[in-house]
Amino acid sequence: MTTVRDETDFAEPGSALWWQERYAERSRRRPRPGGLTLDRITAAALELIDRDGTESLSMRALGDHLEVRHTSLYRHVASREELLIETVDHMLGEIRLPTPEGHWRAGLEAGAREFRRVLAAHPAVVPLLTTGQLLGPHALRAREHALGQLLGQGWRPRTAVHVYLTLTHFVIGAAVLDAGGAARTPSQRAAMTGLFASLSPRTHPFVHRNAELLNSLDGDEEFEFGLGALLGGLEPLHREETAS
Amino acid sequence: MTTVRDETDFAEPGSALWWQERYAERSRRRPRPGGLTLDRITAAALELIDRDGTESLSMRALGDHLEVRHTSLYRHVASREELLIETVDHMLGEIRLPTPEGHWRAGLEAGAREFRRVLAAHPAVVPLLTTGQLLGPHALRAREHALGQLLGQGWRPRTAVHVYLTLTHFVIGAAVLDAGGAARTPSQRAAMTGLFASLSPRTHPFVHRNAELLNSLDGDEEFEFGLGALLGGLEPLHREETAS
DNA sequence: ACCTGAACACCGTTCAAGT
DNA sequence: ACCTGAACACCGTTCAAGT
Repeated sequence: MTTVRDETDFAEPGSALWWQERYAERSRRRPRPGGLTLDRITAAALELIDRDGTESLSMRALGDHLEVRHTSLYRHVASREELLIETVDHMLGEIRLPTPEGHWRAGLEAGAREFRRVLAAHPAVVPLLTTGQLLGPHALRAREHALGQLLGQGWRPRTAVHVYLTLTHFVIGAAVLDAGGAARTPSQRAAMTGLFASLSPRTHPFVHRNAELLNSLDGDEEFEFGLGALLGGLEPLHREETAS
Repeated sequence: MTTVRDETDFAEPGSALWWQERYAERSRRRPRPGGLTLDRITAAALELIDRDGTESLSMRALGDHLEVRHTSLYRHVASREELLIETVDHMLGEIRLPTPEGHWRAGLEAGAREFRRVLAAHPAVVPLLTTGQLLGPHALRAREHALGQLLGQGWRPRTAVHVYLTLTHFVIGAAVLDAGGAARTPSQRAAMTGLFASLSPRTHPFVHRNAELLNSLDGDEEFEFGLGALLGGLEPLHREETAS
């Protein structure tokens, strides 16, 4: 899986080379009516992951859900790992590309919030974002859209790529922490306050004293704070770029 | 695993309640000389995950590595899931807490870079950050440290928590994309440029035209760009807070 | 309290055989 | 080209038994 390769890494699943082969193969397929397709498979996988978690997604369970023998799936994906990579891209297909209008900040905010919305709808998929590079058809569609929007707003190409990646980093990071259980029920909040309060004020004075506060923050509020800071920091850069 | 619970979620692994129970149990243990300890177990798990990936970390392989029967591990962790959660916290123990000095920005930069350094040293662990909430002993130690530093710099408690979480989001998000394979060998870079260039200029004009550029960016450079933007956006906030 | 050995139910993947 | 059935090696977890 994550073994180190030198040069001859031949189409490691999730790599650029692998995706390119995949694009080629996609157009070669000739599905039978009523038969399996990659899209049907990844849609079902996403559904099962949402419901029962990634650990519970076995090839057998997925086969049952699709009413085929589990070995038939290997006609469409070479391994469970490939299945998960394709499922991530399937999820990215749910991103509704916002039409760019108004101030440049508004466009970026809309894009970031929309990406966040999709990730929040599939928290169990978030850890899988590391499984492969985001180079599937839906990922590239989003990248193309964002890049076009940024260039249209006057960013230089190099900075546009930076801005796109920085915002992506931030949204994904927020989703990782949220997926870890930050979306809390009242009883979970109480447990967390209890944990902080139970720490010794000698070893953990600040966490101990701010136990309530640390727990009162809402994930969306936190997200908006960070997004605001990030866009605020980009403002002078945008002025520079569009002035020249 | 990720099933929905209502209220009676009794110590779900990784939850605040679970961690609190774990803290209590930790002090109850009385290890035999030369016997297993949680720390020895998580150290070995981290080593194996670094080397072979998380998928390859089986309880049996870990047992072999520690020269015990794999069933002995269940005396210290109730499941593989708990093992992974504890291993994440073990990794966070590698964070060297920077001593705060100089400008407030310098302190935050040092903290973010140090966190990034540790995550980059263990890319295979990054996806596991979602497995539990970051409430283990080493996570809390880092949180305590950061909070103390921010409060000492004049941030109000509420904003301090926001700032801490925002920076954490950003570092983790960058690590997620890096772990996905952004750390590229020359041949992988070439493959990626090839993929972008192979896209139709009709459907993907911007990605197609900027194929070279999209690939020339270095992960560290990208990280510093985003970090700079973020801290730049915090600057006016810090002025406000310390002025009042 | 800690470690062992045997056992159970389950899983990813392969491959020869069918249409 | 696509799907099936049987098989292989492996895995997480439990539990009664030992020290």
